[in-house]
Amino acid sequence: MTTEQLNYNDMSVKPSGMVDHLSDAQWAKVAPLLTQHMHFPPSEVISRRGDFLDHSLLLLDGLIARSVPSGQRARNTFVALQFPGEFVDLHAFPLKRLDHDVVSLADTRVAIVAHEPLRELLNGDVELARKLWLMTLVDASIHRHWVMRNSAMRALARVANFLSEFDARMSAAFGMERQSLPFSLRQTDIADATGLTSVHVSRTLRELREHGCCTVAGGKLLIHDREGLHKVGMFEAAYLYVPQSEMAP
Amino acid sequence: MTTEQLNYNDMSVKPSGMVDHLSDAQWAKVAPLLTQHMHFPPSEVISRRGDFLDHSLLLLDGLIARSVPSGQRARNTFVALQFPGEFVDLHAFPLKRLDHDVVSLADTRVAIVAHEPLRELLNGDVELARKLWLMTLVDASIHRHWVMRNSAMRALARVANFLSEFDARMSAAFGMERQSLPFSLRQTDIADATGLTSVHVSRTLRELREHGCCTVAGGKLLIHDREGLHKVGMFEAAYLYVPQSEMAP
DNA sequence: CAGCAAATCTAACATTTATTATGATTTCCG
DNA sequence: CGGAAATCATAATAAATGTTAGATTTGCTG
Repeated sequence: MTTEQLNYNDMSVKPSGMVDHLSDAQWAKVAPLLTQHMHFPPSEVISRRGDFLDHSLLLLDGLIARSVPSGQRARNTFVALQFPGEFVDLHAFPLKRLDHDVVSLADTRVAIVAHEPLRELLNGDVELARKLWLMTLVDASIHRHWVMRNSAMRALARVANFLSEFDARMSAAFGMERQSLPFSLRQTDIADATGLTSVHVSRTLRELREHGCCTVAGGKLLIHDREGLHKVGMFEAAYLYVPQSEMAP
Repeated sequence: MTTEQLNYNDMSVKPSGMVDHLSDAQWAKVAPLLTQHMHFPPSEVISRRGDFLDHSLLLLDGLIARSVPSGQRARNTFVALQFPGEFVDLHAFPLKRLDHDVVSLADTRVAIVAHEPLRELLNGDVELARKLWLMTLVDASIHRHWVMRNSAMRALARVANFLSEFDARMSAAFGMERQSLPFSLRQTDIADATGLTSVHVSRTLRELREHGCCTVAGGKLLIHDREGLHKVGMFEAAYLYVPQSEMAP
């Protein structure tokens, strides 16, 4: 873990991604709070379940999982993933106590937002407060989709849907769709996110490969047939509430 | 469905339950917005996925499910239940568009909160706004628990955990623990909430009965051994963020 | 109270997924 | 570059859960 007091690191440019729900003017108010950055290698526990937080994180780069101890299996369950341009644990601002671990799944950079100055800022800007509220509610919408996916979809559709979501959120973070995406998840991570075993994930990825949908290999996700992948995974992106500006030409 | 313009119906007494996160003074500000009530018989669709809402509901009595079309099976998946004293779809205030149906699962009474006056109220009361934000985040915490439960717990533990949650939230609504609870869910509803088939739910309930944990029958949930039920379901209530005042003597 | 519809229970069987084990690959690090 | 440790692939087997279908009970309505 590395900490930097970055004055030179310029946050004046709004990152792509979920944070794009904010207008430029709103971003200009938030950016000055983000002077301190941190860096984590993969598989580092950034915050722990039960912690009382006086700050939240904005993910700049990399990938983060929110993880809870699993019901019966030895491993963990991921209850959420966060992509660049998203707040990781903004819910800790009203809620204080964390109900899950926060874990890096790649080389990860975050900006820290202390709650105290954030409170001051939001006290004076009702609109901005409502936007941040909204952003935590998008997380909740995604939670609901995960409940449905892991409760009611079979392995093949489940993994296809998961990878479709990964693609869509990465696309939002990049500001464009890509045919090849950086993919730092191991098969055990996909297992933790989908509620399957890693053995079954392996089988399922092979199937998707053979269907000609996509290939996961060498730290990359290759999308061969996005439409086919969406079809197999019954994927519809509405629940992600991706901001408009994002996908504009 | 029945609508009532109730001036006489007195909302000055704060209901027990989640809404108890509000102080008495805060409740006194919210209550005047709740003049209109509605009543629904069981299995009525109150709001539809995709709807743009200009109001939210506070559940006064009964039980409500938030439901989405299921991945592959013919039936639906419940992504949340709401108990008396909880807001049903307060997230529609910032989010506007609904991503799930809202369905009654019992004889249900709700109070309507129009968004427009709510906005006015919250613009002038930052603390109250933050409390309502918090209440939507408790929902999100429960979503995360549902992801874990339906992804990583076996049927027996899953149903035990579900019933434990039902008991805990009903207790919050009543302001006390009970040995016998009104239980309007059918086995198919339990199936929709846990991601199992109703046949398997039937088997599982029998097991819980034989374990001496609890019995579901005749519209009642009988808790024979709460501690045992919690143990089988690995239930810990922290994720519910039940307000303190609730469980006081 | 009869009669109907819905809900529940049960059993036999099918399918999906988990478990265990082993070897092949890849990645990481000295 | 080489060796240890992850990671991934695959197969055989076991366990959990789904599916189908019919019998039974419950609850409601006339």
